[in-house]
Amino acid sequence: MDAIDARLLSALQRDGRQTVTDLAAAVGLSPTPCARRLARLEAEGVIEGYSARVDQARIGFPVSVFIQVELESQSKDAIDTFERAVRGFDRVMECHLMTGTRDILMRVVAADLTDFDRFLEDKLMRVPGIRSMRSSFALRTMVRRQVLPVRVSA
Amino acid sequence: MDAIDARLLSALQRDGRQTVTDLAAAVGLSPTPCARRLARLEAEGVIEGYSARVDQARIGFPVSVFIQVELESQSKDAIDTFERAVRGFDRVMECHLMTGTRDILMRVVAADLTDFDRFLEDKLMRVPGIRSMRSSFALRTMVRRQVLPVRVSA
DNA sequence: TTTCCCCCATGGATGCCATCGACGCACGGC
DNA sequence: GCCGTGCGTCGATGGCATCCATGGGGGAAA
Repeated sequence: MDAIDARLLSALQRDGRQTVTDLAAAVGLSPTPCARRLARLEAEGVIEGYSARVDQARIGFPVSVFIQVELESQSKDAIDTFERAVRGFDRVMECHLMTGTRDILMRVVAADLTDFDRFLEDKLMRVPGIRSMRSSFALRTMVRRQVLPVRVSA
Repeated sequence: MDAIDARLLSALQRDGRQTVTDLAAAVGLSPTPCARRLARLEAEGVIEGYSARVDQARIGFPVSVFIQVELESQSKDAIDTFERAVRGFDRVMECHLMTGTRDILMRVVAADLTDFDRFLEDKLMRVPGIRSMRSSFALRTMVRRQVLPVRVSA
């Protein structure tokens, strides 16, 4: 993981469909060693994959809601049960186990308030072991960054 | 935006580097109309771009922190000032203006607690207009979904 | 029902590009 | 001074995107 790898990863986060030829020019290598590095980063799992970025609002989900969930118990069982349930909800885009008393933070997408309410009542509130919940709506997204800063560790 | 577009978007969110040939097979079209649809979705902005997914931990940022920030004023000026500052911080991966009294929620990445503390002291706490802040650490990410559910609107 | 239009499938030509193998070279460690 | 590592270059090959043209089918409107 050197400076060239860092440039490679930055370039690929900005545009994941660049050809090896273009990438090579962007990072200052010739195509062959650039392809070698790329293959290595993929094989090592540093690059997990490639995705299209889709405009959430344009496909019917203009609303992002953050939900803080407190479980009745912090036991492994309780957390596992919750985790399994949440994996089955395709609107849950991310879900984190957090420090502090409010144990869980997740982001779900919704079409509108009614749609979100339906999700809450039909899905989330039926998961056992929830002590309390609190929802906040994202009115506007100020920043959404695709490119992680890359630290050069070697 | 029909069922074929929906399948196309799902497939591309799972793997953004699929060839048009493979995509066509996946959605049940021949390559030519598949490429046409793809070009249309890109031109219309439904597809915003393509990214490599990089393992955050492997490039030196194993820690995600969610910070709730309350501003002293909710005026447009205050928010603009904050937004401009935050755009300049490359560790801020997302930042949302929220409903409720805690106005802002953001996710920042960090190498470790010391590194995060440095970010707080040197960067975030120097932004004017902040009334209060509260940080929570993500101990573990239970779910991170790449693929938005796609609603068929026509 | 008929007509029209939109969208599809097919096929061919072209040119770019990824991939692989091989070879030589420079740099740094031992 | 030797050796390993990583880069550059070259050439060959195959796959694929991209464009073109043509033909067919099904749904909507007249």
